Amino acid sequence: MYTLDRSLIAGLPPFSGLSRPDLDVILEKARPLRIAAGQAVFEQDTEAHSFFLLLDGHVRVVKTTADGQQVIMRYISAGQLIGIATALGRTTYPATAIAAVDSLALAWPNEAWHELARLYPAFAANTYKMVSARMEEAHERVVELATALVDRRVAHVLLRLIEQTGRRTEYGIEIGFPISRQDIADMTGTTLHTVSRLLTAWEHQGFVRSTRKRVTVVDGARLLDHVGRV
Amino acid sequence: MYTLDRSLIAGLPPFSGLSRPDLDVILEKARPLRIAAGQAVFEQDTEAHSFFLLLDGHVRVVKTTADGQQVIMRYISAGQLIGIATALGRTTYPATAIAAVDSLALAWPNEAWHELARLYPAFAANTYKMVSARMEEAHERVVELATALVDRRVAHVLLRLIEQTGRRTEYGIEIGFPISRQDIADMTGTTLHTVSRLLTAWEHQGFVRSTRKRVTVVDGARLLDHVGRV
DNA sequence: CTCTGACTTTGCTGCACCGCAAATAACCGG
DNA sequence: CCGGTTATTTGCGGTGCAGCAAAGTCAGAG
Repeated sequence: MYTLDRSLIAGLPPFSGLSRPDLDVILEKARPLRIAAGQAVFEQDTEAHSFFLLLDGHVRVVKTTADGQQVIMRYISAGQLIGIATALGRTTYPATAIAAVDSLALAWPNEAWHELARLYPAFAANTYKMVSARMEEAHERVVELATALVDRRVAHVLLRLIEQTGRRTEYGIEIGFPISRQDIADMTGTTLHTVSRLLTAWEHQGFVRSTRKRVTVVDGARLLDHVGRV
Repeated sequence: MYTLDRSLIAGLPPFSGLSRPDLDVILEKARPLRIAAGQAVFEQDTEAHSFFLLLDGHVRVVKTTADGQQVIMRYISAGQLIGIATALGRTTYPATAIAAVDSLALAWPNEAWHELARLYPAFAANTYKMVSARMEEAHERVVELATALVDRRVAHVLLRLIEQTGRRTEYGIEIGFPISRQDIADMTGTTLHTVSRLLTAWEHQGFVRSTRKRVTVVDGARLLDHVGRV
């Protein structure tokens, strides 16, 4: 077993503005959950029974279409809520969440949502602020998918990922979790073949470096400039 | 001058669950606003000074990219809020709103937002429910843009528009406001040429009818089936 | 250490769709 | 009713990118 570090959790965005006693009450209702890499936290179109706070690791949220095509909606990092279907007035999860690495989360039963939102308005407000931010992101993605060519979309995804999860390394900034060419393709509406071709071309030009499931951005500014020509 | 029909307004989604006296207080703070067809309600990246409730007409919400490409994010019909930048924690409008026909709206000064949200939790809740719904729509659009071919995207837009604004006519259901080929292209990430070709092809097959700025869906089911093959 | 399965690279072919151009066609103000 | 503007149609060539196929590479299990 282990004990949760409440002082770390208190600093996470969903709990900003909450008092320490209030936080304790909230955490009391949650149970810790370990998710092995590749395991699902929840699955698309199944009954939403819980919502989650990711404490450690990385989770990808994937939508699958009727004909089996996959689109990665987002990567969730530590400190973010996922599976808040109830807060959005849904009864089922709109997507599947899969751990990209071994991860740790807190899980609240769904019924806890309304109670917490009522008792702690700051918690509800933080959540809706996050929903607003995600809506804006989705809108920007719509614009990009509707107007930008593949190379630009892939470049922007790489830059967004290093901004959110990047780790400094010897050669540049590396994306903070394993990600395949197929994953990048599923984020940008293209194929793994095209992503592979782009990455090798960019590697020749010195913008990125990559190995199996690892991508490092060497020179983000020049990469941006390269795809930025109108 | 004219007087607002409060009993009609009381039935609109943003005010669901509010008492009549409460509604009167809320409406007290708004001023009516006429917008001529083609006129902007607000413009992208300008200071958000007000939020609006559309009472009559149709407004299109457009994002313009740095290199001048346009994407229509949505059409707003009577009864819906627009320009709620403040509620989303923004200080500027993320898009431009343009009246597709002569329209009528109510405008609240931005400062009213926080007051109303505090005094009337039902109003705030209704708004956040709507934001959630729009986020989901945006997600579905991302999936479609990332996976579906142009004909399917255009067909789905037509069907969505007749569902939201359709009027029965002699031949089928007509989209409830003037919309050009270019507009449809800007909603689906294609060009007016491609939209034109699709519409004429579908007209030959008896799925739709169209004239300048008017589109009628004759047989939505067969149109769906036509583009639905995997 | 080796085998096996997962991931990646790379060439080739085809096509969906864009971009340009130019000809109608419909509406609108005077 | 007419001239000018705006919207639509249609042809043609080019291309970005998908799809298929096959070889190469790496990681981890046993």
